[in-house]
Amino acid sequence: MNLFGRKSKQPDNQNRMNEELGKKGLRMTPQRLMIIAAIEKSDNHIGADEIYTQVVEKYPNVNISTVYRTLDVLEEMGMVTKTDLGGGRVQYHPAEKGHHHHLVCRECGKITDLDEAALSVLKETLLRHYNFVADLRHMGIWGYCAKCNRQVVKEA
Amino acid sequence: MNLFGRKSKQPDNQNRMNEELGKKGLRMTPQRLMIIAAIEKSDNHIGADEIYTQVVEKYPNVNISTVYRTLDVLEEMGMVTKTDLGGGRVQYHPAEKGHHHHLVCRECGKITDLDEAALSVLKETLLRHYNFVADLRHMGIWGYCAKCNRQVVKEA
DNA sequence: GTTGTACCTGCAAATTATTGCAGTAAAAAT
DNA sequence: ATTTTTACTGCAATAATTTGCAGGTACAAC
Repeated sequence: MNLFGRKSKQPDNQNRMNEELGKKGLRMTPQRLMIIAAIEKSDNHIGADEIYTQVVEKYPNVNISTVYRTLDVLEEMGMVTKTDLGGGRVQYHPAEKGHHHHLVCRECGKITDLDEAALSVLKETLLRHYNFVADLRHMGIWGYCAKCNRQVVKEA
Repeated sequence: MNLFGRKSKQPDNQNRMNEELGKKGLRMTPQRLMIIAAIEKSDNHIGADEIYTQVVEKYPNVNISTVYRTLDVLEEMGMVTKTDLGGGRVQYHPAEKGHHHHLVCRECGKITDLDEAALSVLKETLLRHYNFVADLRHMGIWGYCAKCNRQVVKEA
């Protein structure tokens, strides 16, 4: 199947994605294309279920397990990040749309956004001391916000 | 039901736990007692399933949902930490047995231990700049170990 | 173009974790 | 002691995610 029509019709993203996949012997498929599109379209975070819902609208045959499998592939490729922000569903985010983090309050669930820079020191340290390339592009850090702040974690 | 026999028979941990529970209007029950014991007994990490298996041996009536609910209570009280170290099951760890962290390699699954101090700077920063009390007692940080290090995360 | 290999997907089943509900029991109030 | 309130648990149902398998398809080698 020709996924892109004539040449030069595909956006840059798909081009790059296509190459990345090729490098690893993986293929671009209609399913993957549509799943990627759904993630890209969401400006912010999106859950597996929402992706599935969107894709199914146009291509009712796709299975939810394909969505999960694709998300795994994309995460392994570094194209999307996967973050637990509470609410029972893991959230996905396009990696090239900026790196940022979230402080999640265990008590009230409030989510505060955090700039990427906050974790760059840690990333540096881990790299220098442990030779470990930490994937700190999109973290959910749990704890207690100013309002709910309790003494539970005082000994940490 | 008398959970402890005569006075002064219970270990300090249970004593403290009992008080902590009381403070919040919660109760110490046989189920909770046994679940706590299972966690304490494990020197390292333990999963919900293992806890359940251990408890069921002596008290076949307990239900796995009670285990999960108890773990939630204990986590909220700050008595245990909950960490995803891969392998499909979340791991629990007694909080008072020392705080530490783990670098988890996405590629080979290798887990490198990390001292608590590595994250204390971050904790300080979050507290000072955001008034957020981050629970950084037992983190699983994902990425690539020296051996598997790839270029995927280079732009992070 | 046939063959071989590796990948991809839908389906169903299995795993892990959570939630609603109803019955029971403990603690507090009367 | 009785009533009232609140908490706890087992059970069953649900939700989120993963895995095994079998059929299908792309791609390279011959």
